[in-house]
Amino acid sequence: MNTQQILALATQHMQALNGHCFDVLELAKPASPEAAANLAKIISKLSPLVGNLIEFNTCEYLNKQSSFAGFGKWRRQDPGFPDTVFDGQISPMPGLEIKAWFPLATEITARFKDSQNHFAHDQTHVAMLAWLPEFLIFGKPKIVGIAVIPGGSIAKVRDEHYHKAPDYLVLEPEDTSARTSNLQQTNTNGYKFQGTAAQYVQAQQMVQNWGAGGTAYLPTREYQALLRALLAQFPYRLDTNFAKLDRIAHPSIERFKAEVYAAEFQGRTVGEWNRLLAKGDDASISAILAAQFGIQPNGNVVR
DNA sequence: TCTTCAGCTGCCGTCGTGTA
DNA sequence: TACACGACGGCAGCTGAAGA
Repeated sequence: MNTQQILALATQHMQALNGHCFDVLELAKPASPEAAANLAKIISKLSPLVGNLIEFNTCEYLNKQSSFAGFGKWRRQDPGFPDTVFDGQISPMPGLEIKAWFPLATEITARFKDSQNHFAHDQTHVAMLAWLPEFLIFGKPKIVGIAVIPGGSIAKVRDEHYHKAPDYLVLEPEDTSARTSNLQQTNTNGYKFQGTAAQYVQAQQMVQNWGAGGTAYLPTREYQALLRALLAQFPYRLDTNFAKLDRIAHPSIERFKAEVYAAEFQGRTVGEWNRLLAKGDDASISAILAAQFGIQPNGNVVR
């Protein structure tokens, strides 16, 4: 098997996880409608924890698949990129970057900031796993949607979406190979122009001097040097929302979002639950949750 | 030698505001 | 009213320097 075949096989196994409950933790059923409304407001705080648990369990799940036997093993690396790599004789080493998405949160908050330069051999794919508690606000984490997308494609779309010199610059990590591992940079960053109108005109002139096609993003050393000259000469601010998967307008991610929001879950679509929990008042949220899940007032829980 | 702390990088989340 | 964007907060992991 080669890298692409391993990734194709992993993608196939990952798709089979749809509807699967991970037996990693279980949220207790709230004891009252009020508690249910309160829980609904803070349940997204669990997302980072569950996301990590899902990452561990996905690695275990893949290693249980006999089709990989004899070729290597999936290994989790945290910290490190990607989250999960296929350790064996296959070169380049296949990898999966796993991004958990809790679709009741305000947006897909996972970022994807890795440089296009990391995907020269198309050896790393991004696996997005949407999860919800099996009874919306309690129960075990349940996978409600999966998308596996080549990482290089996401990085390219991201850079083309954001990079609009001189207004917005995407910068590759600097050469930090001489530093210790904790101080090495691997991520791209986005910078937004903060200068005056007159400075903007000057910056535009600089970009025009780069010649035809000078605004098209390139991760090369030469082009990055031009961008750093702009950054040194004019005021820019670091964009801390850069590369949020929700915002990069990748067609496959947008399709995945639409599918998850349209999916039926506990009597409504996921999108309807999202809107209800985000916009509804406490009284209506608690009443709806109580009716849907048989939660009685005064702590009397119907089981 | 061990412990503590600062510095840096990376990750994930909500909320407020402006706009179509 | 929905959506996009910007601002901001919190936390973890790692390394190296400084001090006990």
